[in-house]
Amino acid sequence: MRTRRHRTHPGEALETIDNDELLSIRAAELYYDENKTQDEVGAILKLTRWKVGRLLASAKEKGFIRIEIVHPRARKLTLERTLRERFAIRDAIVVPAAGTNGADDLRARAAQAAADYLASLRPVPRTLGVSWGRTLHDVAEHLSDGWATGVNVVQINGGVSVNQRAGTAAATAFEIARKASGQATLLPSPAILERLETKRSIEADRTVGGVLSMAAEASAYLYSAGVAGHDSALVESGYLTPNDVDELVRRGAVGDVVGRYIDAAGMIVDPSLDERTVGLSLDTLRRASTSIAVIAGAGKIAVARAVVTSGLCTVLVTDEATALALLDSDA
Amino acid sequence: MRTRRHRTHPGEALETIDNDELLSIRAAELYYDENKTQDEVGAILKLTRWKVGRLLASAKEKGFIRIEIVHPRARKLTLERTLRERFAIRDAIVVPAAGTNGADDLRARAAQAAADYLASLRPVPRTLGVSWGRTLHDVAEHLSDGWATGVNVVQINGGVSVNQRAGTAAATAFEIARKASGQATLLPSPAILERLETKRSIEADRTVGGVLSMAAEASAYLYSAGVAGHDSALVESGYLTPNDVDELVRRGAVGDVVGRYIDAAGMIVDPSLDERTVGLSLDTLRRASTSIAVIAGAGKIAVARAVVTSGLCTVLVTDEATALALLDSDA
DNA sequence: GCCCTTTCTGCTCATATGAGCAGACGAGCG
DNA sequence: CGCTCGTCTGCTCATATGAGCAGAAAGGGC
Repeated sequence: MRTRRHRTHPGEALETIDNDELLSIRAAELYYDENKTQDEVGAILKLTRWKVGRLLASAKEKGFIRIEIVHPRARKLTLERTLRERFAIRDAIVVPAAGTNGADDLRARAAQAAADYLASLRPVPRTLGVSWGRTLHDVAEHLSDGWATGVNVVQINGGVSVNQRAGTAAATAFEIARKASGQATLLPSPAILERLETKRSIEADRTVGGVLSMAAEASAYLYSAGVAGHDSALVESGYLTPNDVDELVRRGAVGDVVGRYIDAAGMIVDPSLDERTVGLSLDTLRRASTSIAVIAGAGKIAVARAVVTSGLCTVLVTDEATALALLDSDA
Repeated sequence: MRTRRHRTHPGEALETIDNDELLSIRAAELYYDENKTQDEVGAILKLTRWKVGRLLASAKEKGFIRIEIVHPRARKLTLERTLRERFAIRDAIVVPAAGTNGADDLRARAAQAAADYLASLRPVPRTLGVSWGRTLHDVAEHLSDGWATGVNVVQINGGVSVNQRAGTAAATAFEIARKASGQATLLPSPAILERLETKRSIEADRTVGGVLSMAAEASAYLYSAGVAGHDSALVESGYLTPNDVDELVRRGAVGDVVGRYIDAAGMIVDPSLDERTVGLSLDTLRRASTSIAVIAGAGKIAVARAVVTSGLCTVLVTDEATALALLDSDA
C-alpha cells in the first residue's frame, strides 16, 4: 500500500509515479475494449499472462473498471445490498436512473420493479393490504395479468375521495385484485374526518371495522409515501388545505404514509390529526412481516429516509438517485 | 429477429414482451454485479449454464452491458479504431472526457497521451519537427526525461514572438530535445512577416534556410492547431490583429496549422497572407510519413475536422468529445 | 554488508467459459 | 396429417482464467 517502488534501472524511460497502475489500464483496454485474451495482452505488453491477470484484478479492485448494465429493467444490485445492510431492511429494489426522460419515466420504472417484486413474492400473500395514490396506481398498471392467483386485496387507508372522481383509489385495489384473480375489499371511509367523534363512530361501523381488522391481518402490505407539499394527494382530494400542510411542515412533517404525516424520525407529527385519520396505524405497519414501500422520485428523499430509518417497511422499492441520497447524507 | 415467441403455456405469469431480454438482464446482474458464476446464475434463474452463457452473449451484443475503464490515463480504443477507419489515418489516440475538471484538465490529458505516443514511436525519429503553442508546451512538459535518446528537434514554423516573452516557443523545443538528450534547432524568424520581400529574404538567409530544409526533412512532425479566434496565439503574439482574424473567419477560416489559416476543406484561406508566413508548407506536412496532430478541447472540432479530412496528419491525438463530434456530424 | 521479512513472480492444477455439434422442437406448407 | 426447415437446447471438448504455492527479489534493520 505505502510502497512506491524505486526504480532500479534509472536509464529506462518511465514515469516516476506508479507504473503498474498505468499498465493495468493498458491491459484493461486491450482485454475489455479489444477483447483480447490475457495471453495476447501479455504478448503485447511484454508481460506474462499471470501478471496480466493480476493487473486486471487490481484494476477491478481499485474501481477502474466499471461494468454497467444499461436497460430500463435493470436493477442496481450493489446499491440494493448496501441499502439492505445500512437500514436493516429485508430487501431493497433500486431501479437505474440513467436514461430516464423525466419523473414519469422514473416512476414507471419503479412501479414496474415493484410489480415484478410483488409477483415474485413467496409465499404468495393471501391478503394484500394496499394504499392508494399515483404510485400505487402505476404499480397496479404494471402488474401482469395472473401475477398471482387468489390474492385478496384490502385497502389499508381511507380513500373515498370527497371531491375528485371517486374511482381512482378503488380502481387501484380492484385492478391489483383482478389481475390476481382475487377479491378486492374497499375501505368505505374518508381518509381524514373532521371530528374525532365521527371517526370513532365510522370505525365502530361493522363494515368499516371489519375491513380495518382484515387490513390489520393482511399477510403483506404495499404502499407508497407522499411528500408534505401542496400537491399531495390528500390536499388534492380536499382532506387538507395547503395551509394545513404548511403547518404540518412547520412542525417537522416530511411526508405521509398511508395518510399519516410523519417527521424525519418517523413519528406522528400531529397526534390529534392522526386520531382523525382512518386506516392502519403505523405501529401495525411496523409489526408487519412484509411491507413494501414504493418511494421514487427526486422529491421523496426525506420521506424515504424517514420510512427506512423508522422501520416502516421491510422492503423498499426506489430509484438510484434516491438510494444514493439515502446512503450518502448520513455517515 | 422478427420472431416474437408465442406462449405455449398461457397459464404462466409473464410479460408478453420479449422475455429472453429481461432474463438476460437478470442474468447479467447476477453475473456482473454479484459476480456469480454462470452455473450459479443458472441455478437461480432455473436455466442451464449454457443458456445463461447465451443470454449473456446476447446482452453484450445488444449493448446492454457497458464496460468502461475509468482512469485519467485510459484511452478510448473503440473510438480510436473508428476514427482510423473513417478518416484513413494511421493512428488515433482518444483520451476520455469523463471526470475532467475544466478545459485545462482535458488538455493535460491529451498532452500526456501525445507524450506517451511520441515516446512509443518506432522507429524513434532522428529529427522531430515541432510547432509551438500552449498545447505543444503541455506536451513537452508531460514528456518524461529520457523518452528517447538522441532525437533532434527542429521548429517547423516561425515563432520568435515580437512582443511577448520570447522564450515560450523556444523553450518548448528545447525541453523536448533536452528530455531526449538531443539538439534543438530553432527557426529564428517571426511567424508572419509584413512584407513578402522580407519573407523572401529571410528565407534566403543561410541560417533560416538551413533550418527550413532540415524541418522539411524531419522524420516526424508534432504540432497542434489553433482556433481562428481572438485568443489565438498568433493574435496574442501580435502577428495578427483581431480584425485580421475576423476577416479570415469571414473568408471561411476554421483555424491555423503551423501558423497557416485553413478552411473546412483544409485549403489555405488567404494565399497572400500564407506567402508571408514562415515555416513548413502544408503540402510538405501532407507528404510526411509521420505527422502527429494534438487537437483537443471543445472549440477545436472544426479545425480538427479540417485537419483529418484534408490529410494533414497521419496521427490524431484528441479527446473523447471531439472524437465523437468528428464521427457524428458527417454521415 | 548480512540476514530477516515482505512482496512479487512464474508456475501447476482446478475451474469457468466459449465453440461447435447432434438431436428436439415448433412452424409453416403441401 | 406428415414433411421439411429453421431455430433452440443440452451436450462434449478445447480454451481461458483464477487459486494457491514455492522460489526469487527487494527492502529494512542492525
